[in-house]
Amino acid sequence: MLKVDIDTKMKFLHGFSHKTRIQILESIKTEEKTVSQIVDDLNGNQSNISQHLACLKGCGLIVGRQDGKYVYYRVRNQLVRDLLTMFDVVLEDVQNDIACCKNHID
Amino acid sequence: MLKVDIDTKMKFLHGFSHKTRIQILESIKTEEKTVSQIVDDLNGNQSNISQHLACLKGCGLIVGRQDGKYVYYRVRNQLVRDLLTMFDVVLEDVQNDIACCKNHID
DNA sequence: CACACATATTAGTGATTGCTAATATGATAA
DNA sequence: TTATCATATTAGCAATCACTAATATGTGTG
Repeated sequence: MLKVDIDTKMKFLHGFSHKTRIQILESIKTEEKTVSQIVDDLNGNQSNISQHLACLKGCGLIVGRQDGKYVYYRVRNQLVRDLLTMFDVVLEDVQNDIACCKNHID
Repeated sequence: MLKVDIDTKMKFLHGFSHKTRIQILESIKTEEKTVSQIVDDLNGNQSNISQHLACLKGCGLIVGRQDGKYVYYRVRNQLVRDLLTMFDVVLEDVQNDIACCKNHID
C-alpha cells in the first residue's frame, strides 16, 4: 500500500509544471550534463537555469555531482525517466483533446 | 516514434500542478462523480471546483457527461489512471529527498 | 409559466511566481 | 596569492495565477 503525503506529492509534481524544467529534464534524460551545457542547450540564462535546477533537485527529480569546477546533473533514476516517457505516451493518446487553460484554471 | 509539441505538453502537465486538481483526480480516479459530490469530497467551494474541473477537462485529463441536471466527471481513460498511479510509485521511491521549493523555483 | 437546484462563467483583487541583473561562492590554474 | 571560470544566491519587480463573490446558464419540476 502506497502512503504518500499530498503536500510532498505537490512539491514533487511542481517539478513538472514549468516549460523550462521539462526542457531541462528532457535535455538530461539520457546523459548527465553540466550547467553550462544545459544553459546552451536551452538557450537560457545562467541564473535562471540554475534556479530551475535547484528546484528540480529539491523536487527529487535530478541529482548533481561536483567534478572539479563543473557540476553535472542527471535525472535521478530510471523511475523518473519512465515517468517522463509515460508523459509522452499518455500525451500521444490525449493530445487532440487539449485546449486547456489559455488564462489557466479556466 | 512519439511526436509531442512542448506547449501542448505543458498544457497537459499543467493539469497536475495544483493541489486541488490532484485531489479532484484522486477523487474520481475509480468512479465518476457529480460536481457537487466532488465539492463535498474536497470540502471546496463550487465556483472554485468548477473552474478546476474546466481546467482538467481542457488539459485532457477528465471528461464529463451531462445526465439531467447533473454533470458527471471521470478520469479520461486508463492511461491517465496509470499515470496517477505511477506518480505514487515514483514518489514512494523519491519522497525522502524532497525538500523543494519553499519559495518555489529555488 | 415560475421556481429550485446544479453547474458554469466573469470580474476583480490579493498573492504567488519567475525573470533579470547583480553579487557571492567555490574551484582551478598561473 | 590573484585571476578566471562555473555555478549559486539574492533582491526587486513585472507578470501570472487562483481565489471569492456575484451573476449567468441550463435542467427538471410543480
